[in-house]
Amino acid sequence: MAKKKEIVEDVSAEEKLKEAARKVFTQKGYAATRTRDIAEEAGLNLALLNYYFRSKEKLFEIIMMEKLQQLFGIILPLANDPSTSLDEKLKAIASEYIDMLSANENLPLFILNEIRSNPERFVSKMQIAKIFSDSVMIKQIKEKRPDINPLHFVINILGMVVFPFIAKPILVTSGQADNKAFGALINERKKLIPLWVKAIMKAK
Amino acid sequence: MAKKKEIVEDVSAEEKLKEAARKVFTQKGYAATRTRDIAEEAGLNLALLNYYFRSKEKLFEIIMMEKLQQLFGIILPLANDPSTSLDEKLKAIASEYIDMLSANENLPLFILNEIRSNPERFVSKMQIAKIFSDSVMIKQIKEKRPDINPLHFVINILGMVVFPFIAKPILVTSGQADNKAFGALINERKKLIPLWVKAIMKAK
DNA sequence: AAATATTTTAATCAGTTGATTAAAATATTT
DNA sequence: AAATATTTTAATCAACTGATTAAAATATTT
Repeated sequence: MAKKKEIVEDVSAEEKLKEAARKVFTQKGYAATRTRDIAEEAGLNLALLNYYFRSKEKLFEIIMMEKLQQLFGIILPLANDPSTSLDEKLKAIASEYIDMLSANENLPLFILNEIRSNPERFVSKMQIAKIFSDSVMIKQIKEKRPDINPLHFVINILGMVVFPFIAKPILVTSGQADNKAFGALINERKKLIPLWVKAIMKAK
Repeated sequence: MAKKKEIVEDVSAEEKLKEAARKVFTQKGYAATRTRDIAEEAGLNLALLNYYFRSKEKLFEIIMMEKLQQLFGIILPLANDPSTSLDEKLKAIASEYIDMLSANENLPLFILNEIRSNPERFVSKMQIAKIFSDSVMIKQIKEKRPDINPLHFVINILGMVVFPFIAKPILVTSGQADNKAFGALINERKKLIPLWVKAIMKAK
C-alpha cells in the first residue's frame, strides 16, 4: 500500500474543501448551501467533496462542531475560572468574545439558526448548561443579587456582546454605520459592557 | 364575468395558503421551505399556491413584508412619540415588544436571517434608519448622555428585548427553562429592562 | 336551466441537487 | 522503470423542487 500522498500544494484538497465549507455554510446556512457552491469556492470538483466527506450532511456535521466549539468553547473556561472576580470575568468575556466575533461576524446568526432548526442534535453535544447554571460565574452573580434569577444577567451579558453582530446587516444596510464605524463601535463596547453589567446588577 | 366566488368555507384557500406560508417560512426560513410544505400545511394542492401567488418568491415577498411590518412597525411610533418621556418609551417598548414576540417567538431570528441573506432588498423598504438616528427617542438619549454614541443604547434596549427570543432554543434545549419558565422569565423583563436601561445610562 | 366564468385538481415538465461511477492522471512502492 | 496504489476528473443518475397545463368541478350570470 502506498503511504498518504505527499502534500506538495500549500493546502491539501481536503483542507481547501473544509475551508470553503466553513465560509459558505456560515454565510448561507445549511439549507441554502449547495455542495456545488462549496466545491466551486474551493476551486475543486464536486465529486471530491463526496470522496472526502461522504455527504453534505457529514461535512456539515464537521464544520458545525468546529463552530460550536469556537462559539461556546471560549466562554466556558472564562466563566468557570475560580481565580477571577466577577468583574474580571466580565472584562475578559467582553474583550475576548468581541475579538473573536469581529473575526467571525456571521458565526452567531449561523449557530443560532442551525440550532433552532435542529435543537437536540447540537445543544446536547456542548456543555452549554454549565454556562447558565453550574459555573463559578453564576455563583458570583447569585452572591451579588440573590433576589433575581441569574439567567437574566447571563442573557444580558451575552446579548450585549452578541446582539450587535446579529443586528449588523440591518445597521450597515440602513446606513447607521459602515464597516469601519461598526468596528469602532464594537471596540468601544469592550470597556462599556463590563461597566454596564455592573450598573444593572446594582439597579433596584 | 362572474363576481368573486362566495366564500362558504371558514377561510378562503388563498388565506389558508398565506397562513401556512407564515408558519412554514418563519419556522424554517426561505431556503429550507419547499412549496409542497406550505401546500400540505394548508391542506391544499401545490398548484393552488402558484395559481394564487405565481411563485414561491412572490408569496415569500408578501409574507416577508408583513413580518417586517410586524417587527419594526411597533417600535417606530413608540420611539417617535414626542409626548412621552424616555422612561415611558422604555416601558412601552419593553412591554409591547415582549407581548408581541411572545406570540411570535421565531419572528426575530427569521427576519434577521433573511435580511442577512438579502440586506438591500428588505431593509430599504422599512424606515429603519429612523429608529436609529432621527427619532425623538434618540434625541432624548442624546440629552442624557451626549458623551456616548446613542446607537449603543438602542442596541442594548433592542438586544435586551429581542435576544432572549433568539437564544430560547438554546435555553430550552440545554434545560435552563421550559416553555412555562421561559414565559415567566420574559415577563419579568418587562419591568426589569426599563430599570436596567436607566442604570446603564447613568453608568460612568 | 343553460351558458359562461372561476376555482380546483391530477398529471407532468424541466431544471436543480446530492451522490455515484468508471476511467484518467498522479503518486508511491518495488 | 514497472507495478501498484491513490487521487482527481468528467459524465451520469435518480430524486427533488418549483412551476405549468389541460381538464374536471364548482360557482355565477343570463
